[in-house]
Amino acid sequence: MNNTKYKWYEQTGVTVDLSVFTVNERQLKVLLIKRAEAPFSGFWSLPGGFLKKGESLDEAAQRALKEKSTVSNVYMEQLYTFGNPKRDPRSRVITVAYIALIPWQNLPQPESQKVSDLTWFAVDGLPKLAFDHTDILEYAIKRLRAKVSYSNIVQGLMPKQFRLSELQSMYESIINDELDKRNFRKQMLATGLLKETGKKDLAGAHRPAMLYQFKSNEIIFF
Amino acid sequence: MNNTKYKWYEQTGVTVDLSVFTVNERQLKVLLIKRAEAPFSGFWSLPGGFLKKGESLDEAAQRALKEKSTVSNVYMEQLYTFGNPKRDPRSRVITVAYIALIPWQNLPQPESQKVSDLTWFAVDGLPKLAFDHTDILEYAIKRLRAKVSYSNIVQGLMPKQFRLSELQSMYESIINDELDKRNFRKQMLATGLLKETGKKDLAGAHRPAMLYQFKSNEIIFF
DNA sequence: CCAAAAGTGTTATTGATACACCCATGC
DNA sequence: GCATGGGTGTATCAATAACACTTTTGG
Repeated sequence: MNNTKYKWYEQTGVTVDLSVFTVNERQLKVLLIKRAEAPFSGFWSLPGGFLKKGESLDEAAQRALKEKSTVSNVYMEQLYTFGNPKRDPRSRVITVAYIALIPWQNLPQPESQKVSDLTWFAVDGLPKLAFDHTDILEYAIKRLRAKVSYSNIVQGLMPKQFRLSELQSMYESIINDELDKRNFRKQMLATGLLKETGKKDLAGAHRPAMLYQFKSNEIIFF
Repeated sequence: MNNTKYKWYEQTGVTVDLSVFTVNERQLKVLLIKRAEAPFSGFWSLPGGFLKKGESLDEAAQRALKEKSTVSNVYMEQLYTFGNPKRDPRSRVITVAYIALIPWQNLPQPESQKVSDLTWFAVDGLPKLAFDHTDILEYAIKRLRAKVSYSNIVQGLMPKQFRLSELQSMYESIINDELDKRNFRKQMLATGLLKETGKKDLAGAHRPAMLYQFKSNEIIFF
């Protein structure tokens, strides 16, 4: 018992926690998981898990996402490391927070309304979260919103091919503001990051739109 | 022995490592410490240390700096967390990297040329470093250089009062490029972050310059 | 032929850049 | 009186922001 206690104090647990974002119905949404066990049993929380031996932090983050959500190989970046000594009531655990982005179209349908222990929440209707996850998520949202304006990070949320109006809608959904259509198109095409696919989207009931795609997967800064 | 080995694998060590910057003689310099023990005995490394119980990451970083360098209460921000499983040959250790900024004037003089186990290196003349510290430092320099252009982070490197020409020199030393004097002054004064002290610097052999200071300690983004 | 989204240019404003001379002081 | 760094304004260029109508298709 003494020995256990000794190890308890000396040992620092390391987890990764993910703020997984998608956009659907013009709303920025985040994936939350309902905790079944104490502490914070019944609370919603960010998906995550402990770092395993031989695994890099990025690998741990990718694994944690795969375990929870059937999708993998998504855009991911490290956000910040949270290490308040009281953040986990059980023992000392620091967590390396990540942001992950998933195009809604890549998710297995139906991601329907049926309530389960794993759900997408719109970021402006969040419940109280377990641990310090509210702080982490708030920081993640802030970072995502900021980064949208000086990088092409939205790429992580778009399907392979898309209409320019869909791309604009993506920006608008994230920053929660409207953009001028003509200026938006001018600027986007001026970046040189997009290419026409030659195809047209015949799905709508009206004039078909040209479909575009990104020339490369790279996330770059303006 | 088995028990030790078991703990060895399960346990993840957590350290903080600091890229401590200052500017002197128009050169960006970083504080390095020569390792006395294996591994990497005799190699230069970033100052740092293990996270202690009850201590936040920020506190650990402040403490590590104070232990090594007589200065404390400096500007500091978390940079990134490095967790490659092979980065420490002894055991699993992840490190939370920080950037710290210290005005040269706040350092105990003489920080003279005498070689010791703790020295300031110009960032364009760095030796091979221990562990993955070369990667960490490279990333820190990149971040510092970028951040200079969209924030008032240089504040962390300036003395309380300074001439505008000294401030300009600070920018130039970090980004390694020259700036136009008139545009620089115009822009700096336009930020509204500076105030005249009313004093003049009579130290130089020539026309005395007005001394300025920052209105607040806040680091803000443009 | 009507509804709905696609597509397209110009002007005004703002911010960024380039550039050269006089001033105040110490020696 | 000269050497040294301090201090100042304008003109050009580039980027951003504001703004409305025509086109193409399905039904």
